[in-house]
Formats: sequence, structure tokens, C-alpha cells
Amino acid sequence: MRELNGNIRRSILETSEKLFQKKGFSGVSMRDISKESGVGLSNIYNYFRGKDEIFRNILAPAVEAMENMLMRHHGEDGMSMLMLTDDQYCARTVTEYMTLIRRHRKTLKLLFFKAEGSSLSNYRSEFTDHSTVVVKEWMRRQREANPQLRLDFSEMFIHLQSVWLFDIFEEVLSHDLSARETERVIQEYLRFEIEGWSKMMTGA
Amino acid sequence: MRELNGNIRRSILETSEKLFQKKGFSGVSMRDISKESGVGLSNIYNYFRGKDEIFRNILAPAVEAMENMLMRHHGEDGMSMLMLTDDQYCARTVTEYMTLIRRHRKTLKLLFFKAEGSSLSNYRSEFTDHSTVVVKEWMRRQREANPQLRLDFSEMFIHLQSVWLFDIFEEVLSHDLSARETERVIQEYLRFEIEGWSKMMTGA
Amino acid sequence: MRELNGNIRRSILETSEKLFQKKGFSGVSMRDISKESGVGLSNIYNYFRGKDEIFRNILAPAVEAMENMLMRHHGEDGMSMLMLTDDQYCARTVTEYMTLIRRHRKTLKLLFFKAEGSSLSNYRSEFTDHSTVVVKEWMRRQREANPQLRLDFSEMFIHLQSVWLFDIFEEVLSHDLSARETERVIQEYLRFEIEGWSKMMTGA
Amino acid sequence: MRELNGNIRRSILETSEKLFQKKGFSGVSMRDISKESGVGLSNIYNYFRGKDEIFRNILAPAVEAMENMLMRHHGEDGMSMLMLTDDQYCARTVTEYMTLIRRHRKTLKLLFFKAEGSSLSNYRSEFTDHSTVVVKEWMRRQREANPQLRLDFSEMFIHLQSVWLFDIFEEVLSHDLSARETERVIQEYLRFEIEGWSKMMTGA
DNA sequence: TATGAATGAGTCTTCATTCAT
DNA sequence: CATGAATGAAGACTCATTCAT
Repeated sequence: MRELNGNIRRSILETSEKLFQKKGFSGVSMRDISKESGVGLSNIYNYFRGKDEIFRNILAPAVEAMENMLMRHHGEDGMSMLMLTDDQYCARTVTEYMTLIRRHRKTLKLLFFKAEGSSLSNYRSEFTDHSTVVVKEWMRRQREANPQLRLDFSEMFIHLQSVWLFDIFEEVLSHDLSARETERVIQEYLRFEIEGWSKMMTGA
Repeated sequence: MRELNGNIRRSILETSEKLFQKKGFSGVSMRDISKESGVGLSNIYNYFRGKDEIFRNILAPAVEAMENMLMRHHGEDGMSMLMLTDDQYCARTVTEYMTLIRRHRKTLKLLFFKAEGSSLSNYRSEFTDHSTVVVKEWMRRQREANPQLRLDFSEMFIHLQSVWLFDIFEEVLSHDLSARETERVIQEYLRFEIEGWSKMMTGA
Repeated sequence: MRELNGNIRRSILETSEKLFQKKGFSGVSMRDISKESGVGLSNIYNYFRGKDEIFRNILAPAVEAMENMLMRHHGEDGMSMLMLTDDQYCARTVTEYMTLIRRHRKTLKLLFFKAEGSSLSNYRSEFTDHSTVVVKEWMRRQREANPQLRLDFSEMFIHLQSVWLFDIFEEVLSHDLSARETERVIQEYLRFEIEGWSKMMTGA
Repeated sequence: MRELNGNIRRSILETSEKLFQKKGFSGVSMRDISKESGVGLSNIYNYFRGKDEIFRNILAPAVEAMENMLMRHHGEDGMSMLMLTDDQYCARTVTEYMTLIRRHRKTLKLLFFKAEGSSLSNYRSEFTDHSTVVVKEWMRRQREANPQLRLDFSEMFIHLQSVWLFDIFEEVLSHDLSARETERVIQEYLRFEIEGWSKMMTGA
């Protein structure tokens, strides 16, 4: 009768994920989760602190992957500004984005479109704000390392980069683009972005 | 004791607007509006059909202004593709955007960031979708009028234009940019966009 | 601007009748009546004491006609038991019922099927109960006048007569029978009833 | 402090039943039920989906019994037309009706007289309509099995049979007839009905 | 007479969470 | 770990009616 510990936890998470996908965070009640998963309503609270924590648990991998992606590029050990013109680096970046989307497609959709009412409902602005800070700091480091480059972009400009990356993600996810289509869109976007930065850095 | 005709209506609207700004559409209850405005709860329903209608009434001017802006540029009597390179036209467009933002700053913020739970909660995607349709049709007309131009942009590309315009608005509003800053951002954005289109049209 | 006294009254009544027909007594609010009739909500109360009184006013003629019909047959100056076997009398009775239905079809439908929530919602049982009393008294008189007849019917039997008459009315009204169909149904019913009474009176 | 499992459910049902009997479905609010039963208002919703479901739960046995009765007589394995003249069969039928009434007296009264506003408020017409369909189909089968009989009754006539049976029930219930009185009324009614049918079938 | 404003009690239902066992 | 029971505040909205002018 009694399921093993881990099974229940997993059952709650899987059920919740399905429900959230269908009806969004606010549209799902704890009762729904209880009924659908077969786990007693109050027993759920033995595994999670509440609805929000369930949601965050589901989204954790996606959120982490987003953070990782940001850090891999603009963290302490991130790329150098000079790699921008390296075609191989770009190709790798496209692959990275695609992998991120492929792996977390479902949860990213939750995060982007179905988080209304949860503590992650402002993820878009939180991420872009955070990203702006990180990138600014990375810029500062790059400026020190490459004094010959013009790197005095406005905060707003940097912010818009994050926002636009987000837009691309949202487009790809909301239109359920195929791998090929996704690749094309990302490539186009990256090319545009890199070209833009290059020009601005060398003085356009 | 008895307030004059329109005063109550106005009082409800003003109170609601303040509350919505503070706590967002969902965060405000009809009770709140009643208490804060001093208008009896049920009496509110003599002026508005419900919470959503109050919200829409507040936002109506902003929504209308957005639609007008779209139509002035891409409607039946909208601009011609050839005007893109006209500096005067661009300057006027910048002014238009700025006027729109200046006039409707508060309500646009409501519309963009605080509409969760209302019938306008999907305004972003609704507007950009609608905009895409309008622009596609405008493109068709431009193609006929200017056969020499390459105007076979993908729907996704067109869609992204709308989205990005929205982003600009959101940036300006969420960071409460000053007039000067706003002008600079919009100008930069327009220049970028126009340059992009020009290149693509003449064959890049 | 101001309509003549009687016109407003009539306007309220006519509007209400239409609304009641569509949505039943409970389904119509005073606001509905006000909006639809163009008479200010509170002004209605200058003409009628409330919703119920409006309803009763509409139904008054039908209710009165029902009462008249009952009295013509079983009141102080009603028919004699002996007339039951008179074909002419029966024909006249059929005509009477049909006239009643023809004249008051709409309002009877209101009274029978749409009075839920009003003070007339129990009209069916009130009428049949009242009818039972009247008929019992009439019986008493007939017994005195015609001692040779067996007229000791149970109260319940008398009551059922009223109920069944009501059923006939309801059938005719709810199925919107044509004049011909209505006539046939009523005739059949009367014949059955008369035959039944005759047999019981002379000893079956 | 804590009541046992089923007690609460039962308590809600019993309290509600009493209240419904006094004030009818519409006249009873969930608050009333909560106060009277001592069960917290919202807690009630842990046991029932809403007021209507409480009502239906109370009436379920009576409704089912009505359906069963109909089916036992006119369903696929129902009686044959020829049994009408069988005295034993008739006696059994009387007993059945009486049992039905005895067992469900209270709830039938609710169903017939106090259901205004609930999803069962049209039970009378729904049952008689349904009954008409069932009986028509039964007639068709009887016609095939007994070609010698005249069985071409009009739909209206069949419908009236159902209605009249209902009337009997309503009479018995509304006047709280004793067992003896009930038996007499039902017997009389059945005799009348059977005699009627017999005559019509053999050609009157 | 006419009206716009106001009332206030009332409706059912939902919800995330906690408690006692 | 598991559960059924319980909570209590909150939600939007309706209605017939009355009041002040």
C-alpha cells in the first residue's frame, strides 16, 4: 500500500508538472495535485513546504541550466571578448543554446509561460536584471584585459541583450520550432549580435 | 454627504488605479477598492460591471493609443517602405513613441506589468500577434508597390520586430527613463532597425 | 420626455411580461425591468410596491378568469348536477375552457411554469385546494337539492378532479396545442369525467 | 473534539434534510447548513461539491426508486400488457407503490415540493417525459407481441398517464395520507386506469 | 413624478495550509 | 509517514429596496 519514500516524491512532482503544463501555476490547486497523484493532501506537506516549493523543484534544473549558461559565458572563468569572432566558439554556443532548449523544453515553457502566481512569475525580469549585473562585471574585467577595445556600453544596452536572448527563447518555445528552425533562428540572432558588438567595440 | 454625478465614477477609477499600481490587478479586491474609495461595495457595481471593467476603463486610453500607433504606421493609409530612409520621418516617429510613453506612462506600466489575472493579462502576446498580422498585410501591399525591393521576410522575423519594440517600451517604463534617456534608446533602436531592414531589402 | 402616467405603468407591465416569459420570475431582476423598459429603477416603485406586485398585476386577469370559471360552475349560482348529462351544457363548457386558454394563453403559461420564486409559485396547489373547498360546498348543496343521488365522494376524489383539470391545462399549454387539438383533448377529458361522475352517482 | 469519519457526512446530510424540509432548497444557505450542523462552512466542501450535490445525495435513493419502479413495469423485462387484467399483478403493483411511498415519503416530498432552485427542480416534467419515452417503446414491443390488440395511443395520452400517476403521488404525499387511505386511492386509480386501457385496447 | 446614488445583507465557492491522531 | 478533518479568510458579485433631492 505504502509507496517507497522516493516514489511518492517523484509522483508528486510528475503529477504536478503535468497539471502545471495544462493549467498554469495558479490554475492548479493542492487538491488537484493530491487527487491526481493519489497522495493524501496533507501528506504532500511532508515532502514539500507548499505549492510554490513544488513548482520550484520542478523548475530547478531549468533555472540552474539558465544560470550555468550565463556563467559559462560571462562568469569569472567565462569567455574572453576576443572569442566572439571565433567561428568555432559561435558554433559551440549555438549548440549549447539548443541543448539547453532540447533538454529543458517542457520546464522552460512552464517557467516562461505558466509561472503566473508563483514566486517565479517575475523570472524574466529577474534573470535579465541579474544577467545585466553579471555581464557588466564581465565587461569590467574585459576592459581591464583588453584596454584597446571600446567597451563602454550603456547598462540599458547590455540589458536589452539579455532581453532579446529571452525573446528568442520564448519564440522558439511558444512556436514549438523544430531543431532545424531553432538552429537557424539562433544562428541568425547570434550573427547579428556578434556583428553588432564587434562594430561597436572597434568603433562604428 | 452625496457626491456629484461623475465624481464617484472618477473616484473609483482613481482609487483603483492607485491600488492596481501598488498591488497589481489580482492583488486588489473589490473590497479594497470600496474601502479605499469610500464607495459602498455594491454601489461600485452601479458604475462598472466588475473588476475587469474597471481595469479596462483605466487602460482604455493606453490600449487605444497603442492601436493607433500601429495603424498610423502599418494600416491601410500607413507609411511607405521608402520613408524608412527619410530622416524627418524617423524623427517624427521617435517623437510619436515618446509622446505615447509620456502620455500613458502610468497606464502602460499597469498594462505591461500589473495586468496578471485580468482579461488583458496576455496583452503582450495579443498585441504582437495582432501586429504581426497587420505588418504582414502591409508588407504585401509594399511588395506590390515596390517590386524592386526584396520583401520576403519570414513571419518569425516580423514577429520579432513587434516583440522588440515591446521590449523597448518595457525597458523605458520599468526603468523609468528620463525623456532624454528615452529618446536616446528609441533613436538607437530605430536606427538599428532601419539599417537592418534596408540591408535586407536591398540584398545583404 | 416624460411619458404620461398610464403609459409608464403599461410600459413596465409589458416589458416585465416579456422578460418573465423569457427567464421566469426569479430570473428577472428589477434592474432588468428598468433597463429594458427605460423606466428609472426607483421610479418603478412609484407604480408598484415591488417585483411581486408587478407579477401579480400581469397575472391578475388570468387568475381572475380561473376563479370566474370555477365560480360559474360550482359557485352559489353554479350549475346543477343534473346538467352534467346535457350535451349542450358540455359543449358550452368546452368552449369556455378554450376561450379561457385562448385569451390567457401567455399569462397562464407564466402562472403555471414561470412563477418560481413569486408569491404565486404555489398557485397550482392553492387553486386546487381552494377548488376542493368550493366544490365540496357545492356538493353539499346538490345533495340537499337532489337527495336521490349518491353524492358522498371523498375529499381526495374531488381534489383529484381539480388536479386533473389542471394537468389538462398544463399539457395544452406546454405543448402549444392548436385549437383543434385542444378541443379534442378537452372533450375527451370532459366525457371521461362526466361518465365517471354519472356512474358513481347512480351507483357503480 | 474530533468526530468519527462518517458522522460528519451524515450530520451534514441530516441537518440539510431537515432544513430543506422546512425552507426548501433555495431557502437554505450553506451558512445555515454550517451553523445548524456545526460543521465549518468550508469543511462542508470536503464532503460535497456544493449545495446541489448535498441535495442530490439526499434524494438519490428516492430518485433511484422512482426509476426502478418505472423500469420494473415498462423496461425491457417489464410486464406484459396481458398482465393488466391479472388481479394478483395489480395487488402487487399497489404494494409496490405503497412501499415506495412509505420508504421514501420524506425525500419524495422534498423532490416534489421543495426542489425549487436545484438541478432537480424540473423533476416532474423530466420524469414524465422520460416515462413517456420508455412507455412508448414498451408499447411498440407489446404491439409486436400482441397484434390482436389495439395499441395506437397518442403520445399525449401516454404522457397523461405518467402525469396522473405523479398526481396521485403528490396527493398522497401532500396530504400525508395514512396507509389505508393511500391504499384506497392507489387502488381506485389503478382500477380506473386498467379499465380505461382495457376498453381502449379491445375497442370502445 | 422622477432619478441617480446608496445600502447592506446576502449568495456560493475556493484556497493553501495546519492539526490531531 | 500518513490521513481525514478542520480552518478561516478571502474571493467576486447580486439583489430588492430605499433615500435624498
